[in-house]
Amino acid sequence: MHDVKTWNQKTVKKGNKSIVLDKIKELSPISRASIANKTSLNKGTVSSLVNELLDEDLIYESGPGESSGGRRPVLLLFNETAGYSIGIDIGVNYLLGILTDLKGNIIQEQLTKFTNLSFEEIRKILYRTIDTLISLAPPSHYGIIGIGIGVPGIVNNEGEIVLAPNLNWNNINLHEPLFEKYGIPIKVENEANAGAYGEKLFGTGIYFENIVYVSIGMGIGVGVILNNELYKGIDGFSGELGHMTIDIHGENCRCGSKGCWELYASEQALLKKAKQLGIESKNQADLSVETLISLAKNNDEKTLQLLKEIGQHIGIGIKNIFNIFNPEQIIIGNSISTLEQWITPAIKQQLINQILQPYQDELQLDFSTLSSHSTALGMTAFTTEYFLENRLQQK
Amino acid sequence: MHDVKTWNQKTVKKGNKSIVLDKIKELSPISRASIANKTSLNKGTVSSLVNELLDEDLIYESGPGESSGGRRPVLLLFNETAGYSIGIDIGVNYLLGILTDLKGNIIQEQLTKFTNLSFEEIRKILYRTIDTLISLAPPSHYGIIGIGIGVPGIVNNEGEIVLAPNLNWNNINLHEPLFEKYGIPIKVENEANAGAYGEKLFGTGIYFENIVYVSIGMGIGVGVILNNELYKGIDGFSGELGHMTIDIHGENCRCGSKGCWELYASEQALLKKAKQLGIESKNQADLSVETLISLAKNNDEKTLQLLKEIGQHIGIGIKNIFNIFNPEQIIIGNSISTLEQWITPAIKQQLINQILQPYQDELQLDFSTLSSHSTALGMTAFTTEYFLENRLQQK
DNA sequence: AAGACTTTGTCTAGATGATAAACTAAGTTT
DNA sequence: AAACTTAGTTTATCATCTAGACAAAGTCTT
Repeated sequence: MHDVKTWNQKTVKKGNKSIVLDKIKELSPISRASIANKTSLNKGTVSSLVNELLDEDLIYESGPGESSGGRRPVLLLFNETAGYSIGIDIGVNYLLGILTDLKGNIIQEQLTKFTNLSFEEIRKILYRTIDTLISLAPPSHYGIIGIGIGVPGIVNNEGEIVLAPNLNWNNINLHEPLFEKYGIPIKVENEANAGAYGEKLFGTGIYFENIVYVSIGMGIGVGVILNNELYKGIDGFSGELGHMTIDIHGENCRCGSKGCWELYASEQALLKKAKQLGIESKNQADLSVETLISLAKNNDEKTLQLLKEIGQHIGIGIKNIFNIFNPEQIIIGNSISTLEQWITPAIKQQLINQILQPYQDELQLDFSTLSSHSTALGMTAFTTEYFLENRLQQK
Repeated sequence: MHDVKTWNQKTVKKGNKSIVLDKIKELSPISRASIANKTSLNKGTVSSLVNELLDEDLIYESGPGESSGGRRPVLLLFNETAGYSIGIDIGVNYLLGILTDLKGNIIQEQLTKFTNLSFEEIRKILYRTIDTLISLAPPSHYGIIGIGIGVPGIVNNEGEIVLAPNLNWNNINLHEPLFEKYGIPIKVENEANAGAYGEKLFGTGIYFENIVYVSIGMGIGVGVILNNELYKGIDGFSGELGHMTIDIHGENCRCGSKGCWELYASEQALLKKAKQLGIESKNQADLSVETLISLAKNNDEKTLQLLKEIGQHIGIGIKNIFNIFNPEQIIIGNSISTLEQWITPAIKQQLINQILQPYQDELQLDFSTLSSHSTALGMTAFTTEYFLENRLQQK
């Protein structure tokens, strides 16, 4: 019988202030009068809220704009340099850290590649990356407003990493030590959830409200945005769509089930199958996605056939996702998206005639446009949003 | 660039009034003081809101309660007879209509069974049922406050039935003619969505906030409740989880795809397979679920084996749903639930060892407890909720 | 049985914040 | 230059919540 959130004047003010700030972010440069117009808030209300936002340094006034037959408007802009946010993307063989302003512009970037490191070693890289980014941040009113970390695994609602199989991590709490060390808000989230949010805010998902982001890397993770908000299951599940059965008579998966999607449509599946087919890299190096790209560019028959097959398997899962969530848009991201041009035809072929007629045209299928930054950008967005929400609440 | 909803005093009042009413519904009989306590609203605020609710006849005062060392409290109760709601469940071979009070108690019930009727004929039954229920409703302050209709098909957000394959309906608008005839709010919704809502409010889903309701009848439909709210895709999809591929090499489905879940785990699949196995009804009648039940009760080997197989196939889909939505609870409803005792072991067997270890214990799997009333009850709940929301908004 | 608590519910004054309308500022049009 | 327009501020009013006083109606202690 938890307490319900009641409503009072503070709620109202916070809500309206947030609306005003959002409009400035969305339509800047914009005048007070124009905000009042577009939000249906009273001119006086807008004026007083704007003045508070000015005091808090979250927005600033630029020179006067063009007159439209009367007094010239004072233009308002979002002060994206009032603070900076750090976003980290921990992958299986890399750690990417970025520093962004409040608008999500990337100011600094630190990429470390590695293979087969222990948690302790990755932790050191993480701390080093954060320290470097902090030292590189320009001076600002609010400083570093938070650190967000995306990981390929299951993160519960308390921010604990319950399970990250591809990293061999179990029950790891990054939140606590980081908060103790840096004393600013820390947010840990599943990589696909963050990627979905990144694409929604800064990438190809910008015009859609219901998006499923399919992160296909070593494994398959899925981030779901419903009504502009990230949906997380009761335990913060997300990732486990990779373990959807698509072949009841298929091979065994380490999850205990049979015929999981991940076994047919991930980077892991791609590389395994390539080896089986005898596709080899020219030099001695391990077979990699990059090798396959160069082979595909040379029209290597075996490779093209393999990519077509992988595309078909991806397509089956995409079709399932469409039938399950009926989203406006499905975005394919993570490492597989570099293969876009070779797998797209096969994916589309799977979708044609497999989706109920009335909806064939409505599905928007896109590939990530943020290249490898979706997750890190999503994480900075989480912390930035948290910061702004809390700022507005305070007096 | 649609207008954003702004906040003002009316929002606040409506929100708080709704909180007060909800608490009365939840904990009645309850005193004003106790509401103030449990909601953290001020005593005075509660008093004035309660007085408005009394004026509107939505609640009433009963005699004084027990003293706990001071003045005796005046107990408040929700006035469930202030109005009545009509809920209709249109199935492939039946039409069920119920009349409930505002609390969801069933007052009257009208069931019509049929086979193979045209839209026009079903429409007549629908109108007749509604007219009968209206005439049977007791006199009340607000009268009939709305009509809700659940159908096995895709309903878009405007309430149009885009496609109901098992009924052979296409682009049918029930909303308009009904609203013209009766002049009260009409709500048309997918059968599984309504069922999910019904179970959430009145059935086995009462203690959970994230529920997936799987309606297995002639086809398979799914209703999803996330954070206590019904989630509908952009087009109001819901139902189409039945067309999730679970066997990429499986048989063709009329949806154009292969190996759809529905082909392995629905009532249709059950009856088809039974015929193939030579299971026959004793008398001349068509083979039906009832026949299979009586055979199973007599421990007919073939039948038991068949039910086990169907259970396994249901289990696969359930596992997928768990991995996709990570709900607190999965409820199996509609006609298949009558087979509960024979299919449950096979379903559970599929789930064991197929769900990632940390979450095995957390899944709550239940069968519908409202028997065949989930959908109709969900529909009355939709209209009741709509009515109350609108009442509170008004002065 | 009387006086001292306790609990319920109402009432009043004060605070907050939205709105409408008046007002000031600073432009354009005729 | 006068009339009109648009932008932004100020003021009076209104709605609503809150704290706290107060009245009503009970119980508990001596």
